[in-house]
Amino acid sequence: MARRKRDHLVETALGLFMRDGFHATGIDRILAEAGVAKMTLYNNFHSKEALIVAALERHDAAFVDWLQSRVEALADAPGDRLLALFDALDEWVSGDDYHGCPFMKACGEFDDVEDPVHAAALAHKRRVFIYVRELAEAAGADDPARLAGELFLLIEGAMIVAQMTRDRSTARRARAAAEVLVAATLTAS
Amino acid sequence: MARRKRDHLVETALGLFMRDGFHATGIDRILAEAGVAKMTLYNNFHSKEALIVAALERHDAAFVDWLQSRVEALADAPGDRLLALFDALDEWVSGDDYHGCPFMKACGEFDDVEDPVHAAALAHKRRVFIYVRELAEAAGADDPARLAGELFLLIEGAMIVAQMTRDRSTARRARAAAEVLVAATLTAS
DNA sequence: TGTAAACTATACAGCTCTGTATACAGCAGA
DNA sequence: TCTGCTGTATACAGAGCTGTATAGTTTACA
Repeated sequence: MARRKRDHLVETALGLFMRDGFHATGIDRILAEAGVAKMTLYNNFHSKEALIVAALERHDAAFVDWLQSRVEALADAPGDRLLALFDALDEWVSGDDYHGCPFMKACGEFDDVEDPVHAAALAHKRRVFIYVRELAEAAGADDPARLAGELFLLIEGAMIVAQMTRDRSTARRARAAAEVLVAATLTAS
Repeated sequence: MARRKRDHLVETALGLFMRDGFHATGIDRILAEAGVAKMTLYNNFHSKEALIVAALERHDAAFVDWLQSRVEALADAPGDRLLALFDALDEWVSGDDYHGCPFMKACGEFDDVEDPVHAAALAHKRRVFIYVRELAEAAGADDPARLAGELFLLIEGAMIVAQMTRDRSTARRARAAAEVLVAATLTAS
């Protein structure tokens, strides 16, 4: 099957998109890096935009799986898992190869909410938010959606600040703030 | 003087960069929109990158001035001014013409921290952080840098989430979280 | 071993990009 | 009127871009 080639193409593309941006990365460079012919690309995707969407969708599934498995490995109690979100985040954004969140970058370069690329990225963010809300519900928060919304802002804030500053303490600072928010909600109930 | 033409060019460029992105916006479109000849651009800036940096530097000053004046108009007490930051933020990100924070977008498209564009954007973010820290100091926070760092994460998180989702309640949610963090710090001292 | 599908290589069409070159117009001041 | 400055208009060089066309090669599998 062509699964291998296709997957390799999508993975290579995402790596280059992250480092250099979507518009700044040309098809030819992706093909050269992946060692794939141009016609193979256009036999699998009908445009560069379709390749971008495929890359985002693939990374969506991989990232959510990774996040959930890390959180579950790092903590057992529901309340602790809300904070383990930030430990997992720290592992990611403090890495040497961190180039920011692909989905944020996609929304930045494709501003229109109706754009398929923006929509795919936004769908991913919604999935992450839902996971945070489920953790908040499990932790017995008074208003899980509200707590999740606030923690989500800290998560996204840490991602973008870590990308801009490359400061490795960013996620830990977000965790410290999250501790206050979680404690305030759980003791209030 | 040529000040007028130059300023108009920079303003037009920033507007287009925000809507369509830096790489996706060509010189020719900027010139057409601004009604300026190409040679006028290259007599004032030695490259497109220089124009981008100029646009960011100009917006840096304008934005910080606007933010400070809004915060001072919205609240008097130092503690209230920390929260007024989020009210001002709300005015901005809830507007119809909000297309995200220019400095975030710049860091997204110019990933390398050494890049002049990234550096200019980062310098702006540092200025905003310093202002937040000054407000935290004036409010008598125990650890002003820590509180400012946490509030800064909420501010940046609100900017990026509002851009991705176009949800107009984003900044208010950030404010609610900020209230908890501010209260926790001020009552602890 | 024969056949169909998938992949490669290469050339190219048509467009857009940044940046430069050149010729010209308007205008201020001596 | 001459000079110098600023801006305009236009053409163009050289590169890169997405996407297509065409012909040949490899691979999978019955």
